[in-house]
Amino acid sequence: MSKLRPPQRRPITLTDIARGCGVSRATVSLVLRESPLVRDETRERVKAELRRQNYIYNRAAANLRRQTSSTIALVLNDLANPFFAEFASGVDDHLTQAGYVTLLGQSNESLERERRLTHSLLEHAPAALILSPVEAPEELALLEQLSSQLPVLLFNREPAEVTQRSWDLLQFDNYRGAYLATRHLLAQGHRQLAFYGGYRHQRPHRERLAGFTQALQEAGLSFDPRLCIEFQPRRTLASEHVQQLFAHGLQPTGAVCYNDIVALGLIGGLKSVGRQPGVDFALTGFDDIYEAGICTPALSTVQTRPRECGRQAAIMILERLANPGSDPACHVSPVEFTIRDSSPPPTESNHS
Amino acid sequence: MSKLRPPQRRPITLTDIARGCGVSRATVSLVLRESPLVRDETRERVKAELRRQNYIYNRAAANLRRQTSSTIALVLNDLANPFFAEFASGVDDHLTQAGYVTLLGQSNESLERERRLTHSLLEHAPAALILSPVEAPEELALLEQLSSQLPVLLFNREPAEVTQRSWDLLQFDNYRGAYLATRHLLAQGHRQLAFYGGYRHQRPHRERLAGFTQALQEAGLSFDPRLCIEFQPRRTLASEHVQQLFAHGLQPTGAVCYNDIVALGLIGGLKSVGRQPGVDFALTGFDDIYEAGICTPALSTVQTRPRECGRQAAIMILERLANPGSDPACHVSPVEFTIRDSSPPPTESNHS
DNA sequence: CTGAAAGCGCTTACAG
DNA sequence: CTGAAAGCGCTTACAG
Repeated sequence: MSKLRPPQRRPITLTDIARGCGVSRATVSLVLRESPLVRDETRERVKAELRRQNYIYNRAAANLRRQTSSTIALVLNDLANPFFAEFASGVDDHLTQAGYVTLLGQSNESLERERRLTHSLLEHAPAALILSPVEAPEELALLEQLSSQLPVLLFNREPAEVTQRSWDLLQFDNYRGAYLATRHLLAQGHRQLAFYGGYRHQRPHRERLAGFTQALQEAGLSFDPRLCIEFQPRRTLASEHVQQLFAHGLQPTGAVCYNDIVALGLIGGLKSVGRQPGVDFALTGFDDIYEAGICTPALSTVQTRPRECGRQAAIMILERLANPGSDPACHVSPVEFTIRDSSPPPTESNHS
Repeated sequence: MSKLRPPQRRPITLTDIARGCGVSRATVSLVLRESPLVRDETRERVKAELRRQNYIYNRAAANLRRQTSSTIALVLNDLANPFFAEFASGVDDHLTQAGYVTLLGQSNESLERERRLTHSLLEHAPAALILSPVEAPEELALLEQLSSQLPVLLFNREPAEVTQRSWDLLQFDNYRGAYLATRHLLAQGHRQLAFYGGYRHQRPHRERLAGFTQALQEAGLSFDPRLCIEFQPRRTLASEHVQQLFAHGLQPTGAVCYNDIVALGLIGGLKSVGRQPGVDFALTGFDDIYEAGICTPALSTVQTRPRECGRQAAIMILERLANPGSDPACHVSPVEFTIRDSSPPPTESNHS
């Protein structure tokens, strides 16, 4: 068999071009950077030689010399999740347009992977990091370390309690999302509602809970803390905590769930306690992941427009690079509520 | 307002570490690279200093000096498409594991964007390029140029006619996929089937068409070239070409579509000619994109497992880097056919 | 307007 | 076992 690939030839450098048209490397560099210092005739000769030799600029070398960077690192939980994929697509589109290249990484919800990954990405000297952090208590320490090394934009989640942020933050209008979801259920006539999933020490949880209680209050209802069921927002845990909804002799007829994953877990779990989701129990989600639209019953949920959010993230991080000294930014992305008719009115249950 | 961010301090370099513990830069470098040349006591002193100063290795500088690369470029049509997102996820997982970082880019089905993007990515000196090329005749020239600069792995599509490939190729078992789809429709009793969408000059099209005709032949049927309708595989075009199915007085009762997008377009278009997809017209897709499972009627289609495919792509490209001189590889990813009950038996139509 | 020289952060023969 | 020196491909004052 013949070897088709040409021997991996040494890449063409500035020196080759300079030699090729009898000028110095400095002059070629000036031509590349469109400097007005070079005479027209010389510029054309150099440009012709660049084309002739099929020159490729070595931006890594240039970045090293100039102490600049043309890459931005993007670390997400899981690219196969359409929510993050759309976000990544928006980020990358905008960064490309601005002349940056995206360094990609997936943490798969593992703090250890996130740690290794960010470390490995930092070795490539990105100008900044866009990170959707893992939910773990130790996350905070990692974040503080990272944000001391380069500008960091946090997307979607902020771990634990922070007083003095040193990173930018892009999150959804959690308050309004939960408020809208709660109003939806209240409009169906529900009087006894739970807030299901997540931990109160997380900022998004607190904000969603605030929207929930506000809607209750406006409806003349008071918030019963026993109906705020806290657990890590995972699908299996959401199934397993279903009994707590009906503990203390309480009979909620619906739940505002922390997010879609939790709602989907709850849909599964309700059956085990003899409830039929969408028939005698109403619930809402948050995120509008694909599954929310296609599960049975379909899930009414809060829509987050991840792609636009990605563009926004890119805009924010470029802003930060242009303006390194300014105060940490916190952008709240708007949300909408999508009704999918999975929220039945309350049934005077035969469970009581 | 106080400026919280500490002044963007100069990154720590080898020189700082060397100075910090009274050795030369060379020694620090040797420690970093786990060389056995360094005395244990010295190694520990250096390691402590590395930790103390929170040193971050500058891999770009090292790559420059060593003439190596630790990045691989990945260019896809659209990351928001779950098919590509899952593929990207598989690629990135495996590359990360192997110590590489993924440089990401989206061509959005535009040759011009693909050209600009690959050029910009090459400036970052990736070790190789994984590319899902745009469908355009001029693509071939770009590809030949790219593959003369670095190892290229083509995913999913190969443009036009090529005799001597200089890139690796990863594609699906197009022949078998189309064969299975056709057999499915034949088993329902269809005798007059069309092959719908794509261009015959594309390799995947030819292979799928071959699977189609093979299945027909095995069923004792002959292929009617008038029922091979060619057009660029886009949703709108698939809607618009629907009349051609019934031209020449032909009355096909089903169609094997080039891919899911085409099938979805056809589902839309059939209504305009008084046919009801899934009722009096049967069709199959190729790819198993999300929409195929949730559209109405649900689409029976060929499943491609994009995530596993992504891992395979990463494996192939690392193989290529380890073995630059070997002949171009061509890997065919297996497929399965997913029946979703959208393929009615033929109705003796009242159209004839 | 052009060239010689120094330097970005690293690595790697080569002396000692 | 450790250090001085050269060099990866680029940029940028500084002379001329």
